[in-house]
Amino acid sequence: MATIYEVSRLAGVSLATVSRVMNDSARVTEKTRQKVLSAMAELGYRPNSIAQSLASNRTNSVGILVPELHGPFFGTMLSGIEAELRSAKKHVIITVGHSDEEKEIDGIEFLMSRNCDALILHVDAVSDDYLEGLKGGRTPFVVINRSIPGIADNCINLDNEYGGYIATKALLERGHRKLAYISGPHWKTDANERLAGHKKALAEFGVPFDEKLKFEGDFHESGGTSGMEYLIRTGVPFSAVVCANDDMAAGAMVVARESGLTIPEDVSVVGFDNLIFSHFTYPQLSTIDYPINDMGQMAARWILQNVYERGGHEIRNLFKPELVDRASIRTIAATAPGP
Amino acid sequence: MATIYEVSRLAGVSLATVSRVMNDSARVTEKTRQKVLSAMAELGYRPNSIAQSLASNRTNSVGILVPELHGPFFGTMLSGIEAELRSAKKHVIITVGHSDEEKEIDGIEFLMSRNCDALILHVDAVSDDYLEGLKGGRTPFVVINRSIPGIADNCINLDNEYGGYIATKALLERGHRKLAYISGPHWKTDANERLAGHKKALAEFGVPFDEKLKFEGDFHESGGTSGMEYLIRTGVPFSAVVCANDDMAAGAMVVARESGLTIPEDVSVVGFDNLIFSHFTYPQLSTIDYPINDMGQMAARWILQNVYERGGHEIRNLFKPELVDRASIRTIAATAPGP
DNA sequence: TTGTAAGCGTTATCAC
DNA sequence: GTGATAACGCTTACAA
Repeated sequence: MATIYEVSRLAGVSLATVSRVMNDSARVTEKTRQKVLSAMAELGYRPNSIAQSLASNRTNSVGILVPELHGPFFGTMLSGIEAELRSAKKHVIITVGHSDEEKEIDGIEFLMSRNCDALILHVDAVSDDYLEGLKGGRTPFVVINRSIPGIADNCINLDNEYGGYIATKALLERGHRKLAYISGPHWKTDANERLAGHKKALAEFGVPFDEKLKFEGDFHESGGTSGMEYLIRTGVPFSAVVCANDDMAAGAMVVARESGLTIPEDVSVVGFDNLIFSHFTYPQLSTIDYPINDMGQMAARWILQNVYERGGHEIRNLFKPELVDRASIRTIAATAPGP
Repeated sequence: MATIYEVSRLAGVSLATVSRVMNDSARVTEKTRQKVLSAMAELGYRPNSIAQSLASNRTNSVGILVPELHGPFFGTMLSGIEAELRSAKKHVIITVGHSDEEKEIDGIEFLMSRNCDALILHVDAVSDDYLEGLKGGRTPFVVINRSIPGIADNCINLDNEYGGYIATKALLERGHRKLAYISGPHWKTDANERLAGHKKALAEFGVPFDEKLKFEGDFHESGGTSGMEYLIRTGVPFSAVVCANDDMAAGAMVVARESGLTIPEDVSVVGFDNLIFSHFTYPQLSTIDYPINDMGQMAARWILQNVYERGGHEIRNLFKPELVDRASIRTIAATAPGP
């Protein structure tokens, strides 16, 4: 590999000048500029990014921490991030935290030890305090999917409560009055926010919240299957179930069907996330769209702006989800509410 | 940040000795070793990985190129890779190629300009020749999902033909004789291999291949919907359709149902990939399992072994897929073959 | 076993 | 505008 030194010799200029034309960091005569450029071309010169990093204290890399990689959700998020960053010649380093506090911290430290210029964190186990403390460090970061009071500017979040609210409201407006709820784990903020939205909609329609119709799932398919089994076994009647995410909705649908219930005639279902597969279910799932690609893109823009000084974009910290109404909600005649 | 120099001063030893205890690169007295260690601890010393890279000519990073990020398939692959590499303290840089030759090459060059120690490539647009040429370069790499004669050792592949074969055979053995086939794009090797397997099974059962019952899809949902629409419109009778991947199978199922066909009574369906959502369809999709997580892991091991000299694992270049039989295949009584 | 010193390939601060 | 030259923080012969 040719080095900057060889280029400078061939072009008959100094190292400094070569560096200048590479980085447009100072004025250079068009003539010497051309000399340098053609010397580079002749040698097939490629700057060594490691040496650049060492000298400039910039790695042009941003570290990403996600809970997992195998579902469609985080892939979509990464997609939004990568596209935005790549076009700015930055690259993306990926690590997974498995929703485990120790692993998340380990991942963050790993990324920092790699000298990432910035971090994008989708963490759920680590505490707000830890994250607020991180802000004091030398590595800038943005948190996706959480709103932390002390560092609100660093957070890109979805209005989960609103999502839970419109999911439930969609059912209420179609005449449902006996609503079950399969929640995410209560130690996760977003799970609680969605549940809060559910309760809010219920209250607005004067429908009491029945603790017996609530099941705490795990945000995975298994949470949905367990949840539906629980609801059926319990015997408290319900005409609809809102699931705190699509994975659980899918699991719940399978169990409902196996139990002889047809959807949406016997039980309506609404999910949350609008995962790529949610229109492959039968019936196609009505759900809340989570614009995770856009949010990933926004996180990337935050970094481009705040870390690499590439401005021009407006940063939005809170995204509003929307109802995607497909075929899993039945309308109950207003005159005959609930089964 | 403390540097190695400060550590050496505090410990009262030379730079070289500090470096030695960091890397276990040579014998050091237990006593001086402890001095160094406690000096490190006292200063909260963290080695600068960039400086290490520059000096050692190793970045401890491996570049990954995938066609896309938003589905579940590549996420699962990344999951296998990341887990394996991370435990060896290597990190993963991700880029996407969009199945476009120019973008794929651009991605590869981008990763190489980042001085990755090795590459894992899931490319479909780039030619075999290009890849064979790459082998001459200074960056080792492994190709997933292709078997290239000149560089067979660098390839981790699935036996696609066998997969196509067992998919079709499963139908044949259950009495189906009129089989439709929704293929992947013919410019993709794996698509053709799967189709070849299909034809092989057909031949084995003495069933002629009917070109009119074949549709060339795009490996996406839309390919499945177009394919099923085509098959229905054409009017050539068929009792089953094998789809070259699950996305298309899902699309085909939706269209079939909308057209009043029930699955598997009117038409049996088999997919390929065993994506995470394939048991969320209704009926649950029978499909061919693609062990992409394992293959990703194997690619990572290849690199650990061939690039980082961390041996111990046996490298397998060819994986055999298996049938996952769920509920989308109907058995036709032997005495009354085909509708 | 430990130390010395020469790189690694850039960027950046000065002078000129 | 251009050129010396000192960092950047580490690894690694080679000596001792």
